Amino acid sequence: MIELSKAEFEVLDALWVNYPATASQIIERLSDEKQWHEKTIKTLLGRLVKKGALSFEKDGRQYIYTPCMERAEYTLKESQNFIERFFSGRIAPLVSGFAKSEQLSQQDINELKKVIDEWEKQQK
Amino acid sequence: MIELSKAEFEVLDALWVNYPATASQIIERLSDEKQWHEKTIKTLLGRLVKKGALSFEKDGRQYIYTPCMERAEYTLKESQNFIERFFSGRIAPLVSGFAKSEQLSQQDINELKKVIDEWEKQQK
DNA sequence: AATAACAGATTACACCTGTAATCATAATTT
DNA sequence: AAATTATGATTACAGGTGTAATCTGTTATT
Repeated sequence: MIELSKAEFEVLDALWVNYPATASQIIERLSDEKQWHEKTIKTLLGRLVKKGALSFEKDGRQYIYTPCMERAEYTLKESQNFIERFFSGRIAPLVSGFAKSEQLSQQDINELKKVIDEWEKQQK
Repeated sequence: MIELSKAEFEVLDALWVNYPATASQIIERLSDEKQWHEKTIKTLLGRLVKKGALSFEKDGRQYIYTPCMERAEYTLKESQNFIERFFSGRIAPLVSGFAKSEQLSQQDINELKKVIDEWEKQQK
């Protein structure tokens, strides 16, 4: 699995919002949430390319970046990894921990039920 | 939140199995799963103390370590953090990602239903 | 044409991490 | 008593990370 740092992920996440995109577009998107210097973001873009998380095409002087994987694919792998490390690979204990500490809202519950329903339909 | 590295967490996890415990007990427990040198584990214990994740009492020449928090407490915080970073704080999308990629077993579903049931009882 | 502005590339640098080795000291063994 | 062993403390060292600054070359402006 490609290992991304927190900061790298946030840059990639800004690209997932809409791609392909240039560095300046990504910098623009991040300017609201982050106090990162433009140079910082460019460094991170370079590292993402080096790690194989992004590819780019040249357009004159600029690069136009595209993610090498989908967000859902990446977050799924991270989730599996996380759940493996902290909960021996089982998902219910994570949800249970949230429930016990009152972190679940009615909306969360409804959404979870829906996921379960769909899973069961899928199994016919 | 106290930030622990992967290796630090694994040492702490070995302590959570049963505590308080000495360094050599922890080393013993980890010897099955990990090929870590004794010195490595002691370094990690030192870092855990420095980060405030462990405390210790002296017993002659040895230290007897105790975690400063419970496992459930730590994993809950890590989970919240994780879900915030990757799923904007909502838990269902994580579970949904698992479902869509066929990562859920009937057992997982049963456990999840149970968690939901209990949550609903709790709300009366 | 000279200069300023902007692109990516390279370099910087302190702190974190993984993974120990060495040091100082006390206890145990010979 | 001397030597070995075991404990924690200190030091090591390369690679990753956050956070840029500087360099180099091109395009746009004056």
